[in-house]
Amino acid sequence: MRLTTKGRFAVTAMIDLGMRHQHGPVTLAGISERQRISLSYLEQLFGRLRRQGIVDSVRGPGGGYTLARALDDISVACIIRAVDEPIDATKCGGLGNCHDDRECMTHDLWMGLNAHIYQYLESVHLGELVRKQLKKEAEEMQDGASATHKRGRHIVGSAELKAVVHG
Amino acid sequence: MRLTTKGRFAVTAMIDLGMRHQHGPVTLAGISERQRISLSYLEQLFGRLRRQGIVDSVRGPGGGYTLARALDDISVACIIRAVDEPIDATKCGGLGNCHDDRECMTHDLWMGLNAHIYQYLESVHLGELVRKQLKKEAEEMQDGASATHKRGRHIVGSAELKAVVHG
DNA sequence: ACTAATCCCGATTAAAACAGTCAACTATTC
DNA sequence: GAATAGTTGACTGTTTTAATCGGGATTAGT
Repeated sequence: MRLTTKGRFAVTAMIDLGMRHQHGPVTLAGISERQRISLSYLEQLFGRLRRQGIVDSVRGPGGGYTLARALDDISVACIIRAVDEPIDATKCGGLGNCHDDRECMTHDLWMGLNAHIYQYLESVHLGELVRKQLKKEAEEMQDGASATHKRGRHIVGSAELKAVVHG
Repeated sequence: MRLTTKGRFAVTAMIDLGMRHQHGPVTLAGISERQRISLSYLEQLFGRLRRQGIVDSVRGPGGGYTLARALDDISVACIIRAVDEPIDATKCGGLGNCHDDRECMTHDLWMGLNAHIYQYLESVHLGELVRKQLKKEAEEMQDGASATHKRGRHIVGSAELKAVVHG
């Protein structure tokens, strides 16, 4: 298992998709704009997601991507697994280029650790993430007046943070 | 949080160190040979580990590295954190280059996930790994005759596995 | 039939990270 | 003072990331 920003992009994009898939296919162009991820990069990622049977595609105008399975049937682990290379994880790929017992010993340990992380990510499903996010957005709606107002507040907040960090 | 082979190397090396630190300083040359990790790469990794206060160094003949803290006071997370770059994790580094609320939303989610993984790695301590490994080695000692014998068996096992995988 | 929207695919690239190397240096022990 | 071992910084080759480009193929709407 490997955890990089690549996987994060994929999960982010999938959350975006999960949040609107009920209104029909979601275009990569839309995700790209909302999440600020390069369209072509998304194409690469979704190519893999599609081949792994996580999303379905609809071509032509009005097309886009839809979820191939239920929201709660898609784990974070399977998203990451789909976009990251064939999880080699060990140096010798289980084939035993290990020079002797020593090496095998240590990566056994490591793989145990890996399995645990993996298991956790397997237990987190897209549905939870999407629901959490929708709830959060709803709260923000009630909370502070118009969208313009919210954005204004947000920028001020960032500026303050910057000031603190940079001295 | 990022999980790569770099972190694995560091954890592996630390287990090796943990297994022999009671007999005095352990040299990188020794770790390098036993774990088949390039000496110079280890130098880089241990430079960081030392600066993070995870290991201490002893110079001169008979020198090497020792643990700066107790075995059970060193978590896997802190090892990985030490060798991996300043865990930026988010695109905007918390400083809010985020273009608007949307982006911040998604990486909040991701960071929650991250925190969880992190928390798990924080809960696994070097002590457990070292003890587990020592126990395993002891079992192997009893189990199968001489070291040469064991090595022989291991190689045969690898050959069989290869045969299965390749055809 | 035409056009525009959309997915699909491969080649290419720039920059970063990974993994390793090298050389010169300092501190310590014998 | 010679040998051992850590310390440091610069450097290199490869892989991965992230993005770009240029073209397809498919389909809805007109």
